[in-house]
Amino acid sequence: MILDAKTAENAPVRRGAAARLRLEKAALRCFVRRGIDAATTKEIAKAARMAEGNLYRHFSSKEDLAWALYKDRLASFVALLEEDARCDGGARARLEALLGRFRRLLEEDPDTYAYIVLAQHSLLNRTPKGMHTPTDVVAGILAEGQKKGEVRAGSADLLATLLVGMVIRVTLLKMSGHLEGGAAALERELAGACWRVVAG
Amino acid sequence: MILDAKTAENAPVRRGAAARLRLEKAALRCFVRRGIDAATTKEIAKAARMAEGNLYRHFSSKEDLAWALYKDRLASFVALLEEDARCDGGARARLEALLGRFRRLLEEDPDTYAYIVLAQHSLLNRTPKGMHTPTDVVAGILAEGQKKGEVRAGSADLLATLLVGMVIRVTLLKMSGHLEGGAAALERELAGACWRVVAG
Amino acid sequence: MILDAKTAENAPVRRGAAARLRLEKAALRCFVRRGIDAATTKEIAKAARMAEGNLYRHFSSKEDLAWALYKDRLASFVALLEEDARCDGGARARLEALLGRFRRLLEEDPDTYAYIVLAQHSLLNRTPKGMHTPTDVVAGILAEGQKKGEVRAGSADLLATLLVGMVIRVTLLKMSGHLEGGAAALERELAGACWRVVAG
Amino acid sequence: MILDAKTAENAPVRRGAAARLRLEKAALRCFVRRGIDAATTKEIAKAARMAEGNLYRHFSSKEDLAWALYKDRLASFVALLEEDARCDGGARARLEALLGRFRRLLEEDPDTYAYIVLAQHSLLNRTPKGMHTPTDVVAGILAEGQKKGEVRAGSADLLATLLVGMVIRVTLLKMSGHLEGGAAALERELAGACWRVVAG
DNA sequence: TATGAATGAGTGTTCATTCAT
DNA sequence: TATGAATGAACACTCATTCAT
Repeated sequence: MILDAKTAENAPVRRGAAARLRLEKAALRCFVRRGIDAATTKEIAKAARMAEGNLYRHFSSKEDLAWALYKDRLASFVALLEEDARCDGGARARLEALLGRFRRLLEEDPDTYAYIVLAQHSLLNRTPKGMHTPTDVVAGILAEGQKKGEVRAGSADLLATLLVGMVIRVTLLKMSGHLEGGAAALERELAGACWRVVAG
Repeated sequence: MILDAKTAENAPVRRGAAARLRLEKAALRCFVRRGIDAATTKEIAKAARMAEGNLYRHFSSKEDLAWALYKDRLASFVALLEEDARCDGGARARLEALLGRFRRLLEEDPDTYAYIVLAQHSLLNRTPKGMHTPTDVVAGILAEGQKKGEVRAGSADLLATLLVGMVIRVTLLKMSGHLEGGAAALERELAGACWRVVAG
Repeated sequence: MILDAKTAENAPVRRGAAARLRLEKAALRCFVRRGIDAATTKEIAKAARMAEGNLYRHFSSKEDLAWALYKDRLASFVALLEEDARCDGGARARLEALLGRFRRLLEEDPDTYAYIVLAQHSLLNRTPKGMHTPTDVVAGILAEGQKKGEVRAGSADLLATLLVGMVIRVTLLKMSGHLEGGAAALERELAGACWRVVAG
Repeated sequence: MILDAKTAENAPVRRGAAARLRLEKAALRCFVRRGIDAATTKEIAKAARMAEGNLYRHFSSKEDLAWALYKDRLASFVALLEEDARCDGGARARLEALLGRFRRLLEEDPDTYAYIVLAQHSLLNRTPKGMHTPTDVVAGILAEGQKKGEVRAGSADLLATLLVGMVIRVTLLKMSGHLEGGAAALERELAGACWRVVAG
């Protein structure tokens, strides 16, 4: 599991930590499958094999749980993207590295992927400011590419938004079965399209 | 109001139709501002200046209301897009006509625009099949363009998805204030990017 | 029922008003018998023969219900006391009129009596300020009596507190069965004791 | 601390006894400040600097804790009152000694004072029988005074109730800040009023 | 002995829906 | 047709109590 940052640390915390991990995975799953509002604490607790009340030992409210899940997983993912963004090669290679990271998350932890993308509509709109997003990482790569003349001029933020829009839309439809084609083929197509949009 | 398809037809229905119109607008507004789940029938009825129970004379349930709103407005919008898609000129001109239509809806009826886009996450995933979507219209234009050699080869559905992804993402962030730039400038940028992605 | 001020006014309000009256009586009964905290909304609703949710059509919360009950009933009782306090005769006669009013409430509406007295410990301590209390009425009589030389000098508030303390304690123990003696005899003893405390 | 009767007796019990003492003081404080029902075992345990579960090594339930606190502290206080009641002098002197004891408890251990008085409404009504109360001590003094002709005839229980009613009411309002005047002045007034009520 | 994670019944409250008027 | 009082199942959350460590 890529984004389960908190590994067990020491014995006395162990029991609680394991329960928290179960809880986070169960909540993530419920939120993605039923929507944050529609998922009930009862369902989540049952899926995590714990009593309902115990949920509140780990998170102060359902909203807190939903937000913490979003914030932590997004931050972990963005951290990975930033690492990728520092790879050798030009802007094109870096963008492709990012795309690879998106695909890997989608394959290895689809719940986290879907949650990060979907939660934006109910959470991001109400609470962000100053949080690092995947779009920021893309924009950073593009801005650097513009200096070297690899990337066409224009607002790096807007270009990044265009790329992220394509990526999100394609992966979302892929997940819901509305789009045919293998993951590798889609990734190749996405890479090509992204470069067409931003090539200098 | 562009997408209020059902105008009053004859006298005896008139009053009920007016009430239904008020109800639809109020519900749309509430759903967009608060989310479908969070919006209550009480709020909606109050905004529509009618008693709560009266809502059920027009729709059999809140879910039915949400779905009918989505289906009708999406169908009306798609009908307009299809009209635009039959305009003279090549694929590029047609795509730009579609983009203009998107922008016009966004400006003239932002609630409807937002609802169509946002409702997908809670409604489309659970209920589509055989409905005509904006992506279908775009794909149609692209397929025809491919025949004429204006548009590059590849899955027209995938290409259309890429374009729609860019449009939705940009307009969504524009609506929530996360993206700077005037509407006209954004439309120009979008048009350029779209064409770069699909140009033959 | 002495303190049910709100009588039915007009037809359209009738149904709701009757339900509200049932609710108030049931809540009063539950609060007195079980204590405000221990009484559950479920119990109250059942005793009022209505669904639990309907309670919130009349009061915004259980706390609001408890407070409204206290405030309204206390105000109604104080209004009666103030009327009594304007009777002819000297301070002694007026104090005896008040005592009679206490006894009448205790006999005719013991729930209201007990609630007014008991709620002070959980409600009065947290919310009063500027509310008229029985003690104020007594103090008013004493202050006037002091001007005429019927009542001994000293803080009228303190003297009133002493009298009210005796009355409350005696009636409380009487209600719980810890004190023997008929109501009439107790009233006579109380009247005598009160006068001895304040006589000039 | 006047009423902490149980001092540590021997070494092996010592540590547990200290914890129990902390627990009792913390519980008393919480019960008085928040009310018995509203105070949570979590709060109490935290205030006593012990784990929540450990509370159950000392008391079998929260109710048991509340009751034990009431019973023990009341008994200790009554024992002191009985000692005072055996002092030399007539009924008046003895009553004044009792009043002094009330005042001393109020000043030196206001939590205990408030708890004894307040707990009656939630505990005494449900559980007394055969417990010695302050009223009993007062009644004893009055009965003896009646034999000597110092105290007027009548039910000693009723007279004692009247006195206790005055004392409780005055001190309660004093504690909640609803009554002005210094403690010494109030005690003098109380003493005067008590004697007026019972003087032969 | 002491801890605090875990439990689960129960709380006050909400809300989509029904129905008498 | 329209109203809004009434319903009751469900909800998020609390908390006294238990128990493995």
